[in-house]
Amino acid sequence: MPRNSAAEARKTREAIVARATDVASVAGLEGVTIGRLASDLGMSKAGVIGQFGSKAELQMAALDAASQAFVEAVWTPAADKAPGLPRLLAIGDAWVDYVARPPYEGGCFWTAVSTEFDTRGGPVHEAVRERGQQWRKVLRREIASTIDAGDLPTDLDPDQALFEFESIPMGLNQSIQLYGDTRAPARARTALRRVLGVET
Amino acid sequence: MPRNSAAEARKTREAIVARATDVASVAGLEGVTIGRLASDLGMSKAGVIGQFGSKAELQMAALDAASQAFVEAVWTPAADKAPGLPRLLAIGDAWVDYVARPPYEGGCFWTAVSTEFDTRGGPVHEAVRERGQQWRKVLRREIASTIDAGDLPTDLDPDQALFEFESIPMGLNQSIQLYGDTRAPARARTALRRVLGVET
DNA sequence: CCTACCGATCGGTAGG
DNA sequence: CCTACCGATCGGTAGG
Repeated sequence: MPRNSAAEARKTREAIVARATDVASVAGLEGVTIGRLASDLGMSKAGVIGQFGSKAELQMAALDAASQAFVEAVWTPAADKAPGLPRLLAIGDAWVDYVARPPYEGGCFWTAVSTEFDTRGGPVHEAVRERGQQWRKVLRREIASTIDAGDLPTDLDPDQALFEFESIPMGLNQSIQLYGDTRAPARARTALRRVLGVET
Repeated sequence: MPRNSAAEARKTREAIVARATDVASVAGLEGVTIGRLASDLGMSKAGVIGQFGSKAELQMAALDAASQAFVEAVWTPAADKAPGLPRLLAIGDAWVDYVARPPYEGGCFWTAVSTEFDTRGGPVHEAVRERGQQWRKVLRREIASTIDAGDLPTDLDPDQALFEFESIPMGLNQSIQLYGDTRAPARARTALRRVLGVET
């Protein structure tokens, strides 16, 4: 039984998850080890794992937290905009900002984790896949309603645009993290507009 | 001293490296463990690590092998083509084929390893970065000479085109490996042509 | 949330 | 390229 109150336990849990997302952005979700979190946080291993039960549950909690932070940073600000091109570009630009100035040590959490788990089985793989597909559906809907609004070329294929749109933040993350290319964010913004067939 | 001849030692080394690249495509280069390779290959751990000296050297050897295989699959066939658009499109299409039907269990080795090591220090990070930059230079040169040949719109910015061109195989790998999207290769081919401003 | 502990596996080495 | 071994760390548990 914990000696701390429920409120203190929740704060501890949040600190563990915050550290886990940071470590995962650098070393991947498999690189998040209970011993390392314990050492980083000045806790015992039993204290770290106690609230989660298993490493897989801790990984899921980190994935949940990072997904929520992503949506808040990229989708929530755009939700205020009018549906159509203004909202779609707001999403794209916020996404570029998020990848260019990520809240984690190792850059975009999602890029790190989605490539890490793309070909592995198990519950974390399924969770990553589901989160990604949810986001894809959101983007697909925004692109389709932008076409409906008459804001995009009528011959634009929404699935083709979605494929290209999604690829850009991945290329951006590599340009920044691997090559340190400071001009990449501007190129990504230009690329998003080219994909949509709108003027820069 | 090994009991085997030099030729046998070389064959053993090749088998170790081949298994290592396969494992790395799924579990990353850190997921390549000496014990697992030994078990997969029916060898002792000392036998696996003996020819390399350290895990980092084994990782480097796997990286070298995968880089060589990539160049042979993507660049070598295109080298026969005329410089300009035919060669550039041959590179792009071979790249799409390579990502769509990769010779490794876990899909594109490069995508897995470059995101794994993008924000870590150390010799493997440096090697990944150098290999990537070499390939970028090759692509940059092909794009520039295609513009010089008059095969592309004169207002095309080669660095912008390079950024977009490179992003596509990354998006393709995710669409295939994470989402199992069988229409993604065709979309990637279309995207490469759109990036270059040529008709489909 | 701690101490103390478990079996398994990690990278690597000595010696043949 | 093998056996036998090293200290360190892994995820996790018992008991408080």
